[in-house]
Amino acid sequence: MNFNKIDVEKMPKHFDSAGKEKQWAKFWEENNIYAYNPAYNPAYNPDKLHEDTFIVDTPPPTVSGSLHIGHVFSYSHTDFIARYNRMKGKNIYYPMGWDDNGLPTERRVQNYYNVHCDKNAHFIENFIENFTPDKNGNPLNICRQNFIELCSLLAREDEKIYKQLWQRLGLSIDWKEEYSTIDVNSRKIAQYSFIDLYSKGHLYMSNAPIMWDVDFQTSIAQAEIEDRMLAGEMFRILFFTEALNETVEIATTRPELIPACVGVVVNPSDKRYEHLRGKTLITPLFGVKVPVITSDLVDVEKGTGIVMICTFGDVTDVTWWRENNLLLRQVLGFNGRFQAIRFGEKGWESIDSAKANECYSRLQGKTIFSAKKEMLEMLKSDKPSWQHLYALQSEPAKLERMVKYYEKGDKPIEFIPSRQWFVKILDKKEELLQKGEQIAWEPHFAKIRFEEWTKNLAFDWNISRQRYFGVPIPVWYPIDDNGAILFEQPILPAADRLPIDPTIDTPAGYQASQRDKNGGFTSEPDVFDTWFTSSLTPQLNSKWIFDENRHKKLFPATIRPQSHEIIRTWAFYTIVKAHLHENTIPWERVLISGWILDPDRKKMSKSKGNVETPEIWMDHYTADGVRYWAAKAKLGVDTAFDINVMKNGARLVTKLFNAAKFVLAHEGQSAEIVNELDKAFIQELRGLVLRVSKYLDGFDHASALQEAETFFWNIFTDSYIELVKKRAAVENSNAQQRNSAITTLRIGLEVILKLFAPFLPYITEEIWSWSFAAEKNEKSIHLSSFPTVSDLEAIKTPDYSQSYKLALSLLNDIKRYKALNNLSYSSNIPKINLEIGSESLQIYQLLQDDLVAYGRIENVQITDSSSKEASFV
RNA sequence: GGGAGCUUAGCUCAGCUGGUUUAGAGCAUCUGCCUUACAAGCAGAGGGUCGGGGGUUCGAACCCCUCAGCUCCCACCA
Repeated sequence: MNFNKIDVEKMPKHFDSAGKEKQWAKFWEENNIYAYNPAYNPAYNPDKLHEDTFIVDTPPPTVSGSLHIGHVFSYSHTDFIARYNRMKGKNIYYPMGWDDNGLPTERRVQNYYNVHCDKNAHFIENFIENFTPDKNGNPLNICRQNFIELCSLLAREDEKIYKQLWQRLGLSIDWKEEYSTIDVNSRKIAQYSFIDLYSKGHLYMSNAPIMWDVDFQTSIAQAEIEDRMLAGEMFRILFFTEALNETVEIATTRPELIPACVGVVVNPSDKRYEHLRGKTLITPLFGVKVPVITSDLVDVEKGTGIVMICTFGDVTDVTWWRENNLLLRQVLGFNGRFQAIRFGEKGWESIDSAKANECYSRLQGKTIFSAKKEMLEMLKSDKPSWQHLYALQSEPAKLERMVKYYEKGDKPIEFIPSRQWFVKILDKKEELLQKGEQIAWEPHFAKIRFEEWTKNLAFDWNISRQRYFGVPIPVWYPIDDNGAILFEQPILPAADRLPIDPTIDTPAGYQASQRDKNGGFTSEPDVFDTWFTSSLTPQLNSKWIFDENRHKKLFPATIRPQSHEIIRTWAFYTIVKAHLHENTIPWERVLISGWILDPDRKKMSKSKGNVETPEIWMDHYTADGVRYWAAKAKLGVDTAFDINVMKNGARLVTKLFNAAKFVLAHEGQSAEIVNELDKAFIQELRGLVLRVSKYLDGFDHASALQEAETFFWNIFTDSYIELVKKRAAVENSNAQQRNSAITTLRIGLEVILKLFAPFLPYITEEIWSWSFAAEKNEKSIHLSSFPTVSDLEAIKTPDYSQSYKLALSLLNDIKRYKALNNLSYSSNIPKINLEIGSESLQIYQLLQDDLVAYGRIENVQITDSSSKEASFV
């Protein structure tokens, strides 16, 4: 066979990365290069899952503005794995989802369009069509439904931009398998998940103190909490004994909650307060009698060793309140302001109601911040007639303390009793840990994180959110004839009605007119926590009960790539769901990418303002160059952002471009490989293929790339090509030797291209198209098969490793000789001595022509050396 | 307080279950070479007592102990 020769004269001097990236991205999409084929395996056997299918549970990025270089980093890692397995002949299921429901989108919509969601606003028909945002005036009040329309609109726009970036980066996603976490299928599946969990007894509704964000006015799950260090003050407040003649000093950081005080607690071993146990104390200003209880949770060293229990100051308050059946005195409203209450009424008894109400009136309607100021003022300078001392007499002590925040919020979370749906998980720690055992975690420490989180779970999973842009909880409640809502008798829809919106749809057996009427029904107003939906991504892909055949093929998934900070959320909840629904694992393997750190070794994130825009780096260093940078980092390892690595990637792209031009410009014929050096090179190539495959099979893309790169640079371009240059030249009249070299060069290039293809999809596709595409009858390198050693089986024996070693060593001698003598490489060496043992001499003679031609050596003086090493001196 | 990861050349990192490493790569530095694939290149050179200190071993960057520093997760709100 004659090789197709490329015409170098007609080729551009440099690789036009920007133009070629566009061209090939379009080519891949138009030719369905990355499409999942559901009918791929005719002999499909559900009992032998994943024999030829490789299912990626792609992370759906939050659609709320822009992607940063950290996304590029981790999504590239997934793509290397997908591309490698595609070339290994696997049927790749590699979708892309968009996580568009939830708070980030809501907040962005509010700012972007200057609107505000108001439950009382009326619905506007054809709202979007006629809507022009007024960005300067007061926010426009719109109803939930119109608000959701805007959320979807903006999300779609953001998704387009994200998709462009992913395509430019060359992610081999099947864009026919695109979903969003708010689309019809996702709503169906999330709601079915609820129904299934309910029927299996894993759900309960509870009116209990939950973590609440007063700004967003929604409940928050444990996983969404983060701790922040806050400067605070510790006040010492006087409580009074029942006889009103003695005082007890109680330390608190939250004096504004004194009206919510329901008890006082001391450590049972604390001698100082022995006399108070079982007695009653009276709160300052409000004159409320509260019991003194004991608990081991009290630290005798902290504060005064005596703690006031409020409903609710913190999570231990909740514990004490629950364990001791204390009263509920809720002063804080859902909006974070002090709500209306009356002292003297049931549950609010006071020894001086009039004064208590006078004091409280100064707090009512205030936020926590201003109520605290007001309260301190009163404690210092006001006192009821029964108080013989002001309750606050000392200056506060400054302290730094950790306070719980909603991770997206600006004010500390509060504990407020509210009706919420929960998934029971606290009783399933053991089972969940066992599921963790069945999953392969890469790197291994990710599993330890999962286990630590699971062991330390403190709350069941609160899945209710009091928000708008989310999947509605598919529940109605009957209203009895007296107007009471029967929360304990929820009405759930049948699976075939899904998705529903209970605020619009009517439950079976009712008329729409019965909504919110006595004897009728009312709807659950809340939506799901976004994790409730995103914990179902494997099922969103497989369609679950809505397409059972597909579900059998696509569930569980093969890999779940993600980053480590969401092990406790996304990974954890996904494991919870698969366990509770089908008693299985959601995927075989979790792959964790590290973080990108800025040069100060802080995590790069938008809020810290140190994020680099990915497009800029692709403009500068090509998409392949950016991917190269990502590929240099092992899974799980945090990496500093370093443009020098991208620069190096771009350098590799250029080198490939030039080396390929050189190799493919040689005219010649496919021929038997007869030359010793060529055979030795092929054997080296075999070793390379083995090593790269081994690393990629073990999800170590960094080492795989390193191997390929070192080989390409050191063995291929700087050694083999240099040595055979003369022999492969058209001037060489020995056709057998020339064709042997040209054939070997082509094999080398083809194998190397394929090894690089998962990492550098653009440059490898470009080179592939020059002549291999036609020769091999495969239009895309990404559809070609990954090299195996058996492809190179012909050159297996005898062992040529000594030959290549000798060639390399002598080549380096020549280079060093010229470098040390400041000789130009085009200069001739009139005479050189070769010291060589008799064993090597035979091999040398087979290599001599190439070596002598490379070094332009006119005369070699051979000296017998007793040492085994051979060298030019 | 509990858990995890990290500390190797000026910088970014390899070195995985101790012995082809008298410690490697790329970048950066210095020196030489326009060699018709590539100066967006090639070659050569310098540079590290592997965070400190102990120990185990014939042998330790690697295993154990200890100290120090950095990062993250969880707990700690009186």
